[in-house]
Amino acid sequence: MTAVSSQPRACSVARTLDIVGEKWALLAVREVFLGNRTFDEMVRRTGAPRDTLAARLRTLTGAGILERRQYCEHPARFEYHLTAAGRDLYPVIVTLMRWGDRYLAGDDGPPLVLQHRCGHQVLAQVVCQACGEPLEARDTRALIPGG
Amino acid sequence: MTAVSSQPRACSVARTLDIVGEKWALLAVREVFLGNRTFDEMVRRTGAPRDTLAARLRTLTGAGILERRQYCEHPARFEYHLTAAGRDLYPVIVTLMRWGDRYLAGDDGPPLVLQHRCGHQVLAQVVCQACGEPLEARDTRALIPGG
DNA sequence: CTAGTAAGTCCGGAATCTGGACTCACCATA
DNA sequence: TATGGTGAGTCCAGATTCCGGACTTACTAG
Repeated sequence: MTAVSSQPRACSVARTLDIVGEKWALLAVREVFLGNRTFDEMVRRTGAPRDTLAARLRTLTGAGILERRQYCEHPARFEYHLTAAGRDLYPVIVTLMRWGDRYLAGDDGPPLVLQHRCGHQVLAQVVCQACGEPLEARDTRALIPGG
Repeated sequence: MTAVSSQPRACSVARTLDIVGEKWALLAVREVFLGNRTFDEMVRRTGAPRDTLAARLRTLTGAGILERRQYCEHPARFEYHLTAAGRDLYPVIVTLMRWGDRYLAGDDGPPLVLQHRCGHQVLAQVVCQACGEPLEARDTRALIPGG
């Protein structure tokens, strides 16, 4: 069988977006990063329809990104916490944020600034872990393992 | 006026996702990064419905992320190219890819590997541009400018 | 003359998203 | 004791999007 080559590409970007690319999903995760862990708080901060947010939180907990913890029995109250996998989404969120800061911020500048413990404003930079150089598309080449 | 605080958060992540967070948008951008610039090629590689892809390409060119260039007059043929803003989405794509490689790759490992010109496999790492330390959520603090 | 490619558009049905109302359980306050 | 508020959802009907597939137009290759 010669390769069909017309199959959609198997790709980690696509797989990741299947989980995290639905509307409101990453904004829910953003809120948890910012410390807003309860359902109602997330509704307020994101503006997502309650229905949709509930569905996203189910997907995200199902995918092992968030964990739903009960912190009060009567009445039942829950908090969402990041798992290790969820914390590893931080790079995705800060790179999205940086792009928006650069290309979509108005005259007022970015609406939210992160401060690093080093004292400076966080400017997320993506580097090659091996050599430490900033990553740019033109410096990379795609290989298909076993292809 | 005491803050209403119930407005959805003004946020660069949200703004960016408004453009780039629709289904198939980032996969179209991924294909352009991989050198597949024509409409039909993108349809084949992403698996997106032609209709939807056409809409996304309009959004992306409208947002200044892609540029539509005619490379043949008769018959009319077009290629999509990244603008500077589009190239700056590379960090978003490689961080998504890295997350997927880590959490969603099967036994076969990642379906696509990027090689850096330094010779190593690209492992995207996000660092604080100021101090060079790898970025983690717990090392950062959110501030609302003028808030 | 038939096939194939490129770049879409058009269509009707399916799936999702949306805002708003509603529920249930509890607490506070007057 | 009635009123209102919070938290965590669910339910619904209507609007919007998404989907696959067929179709179009303009050309080239055999």
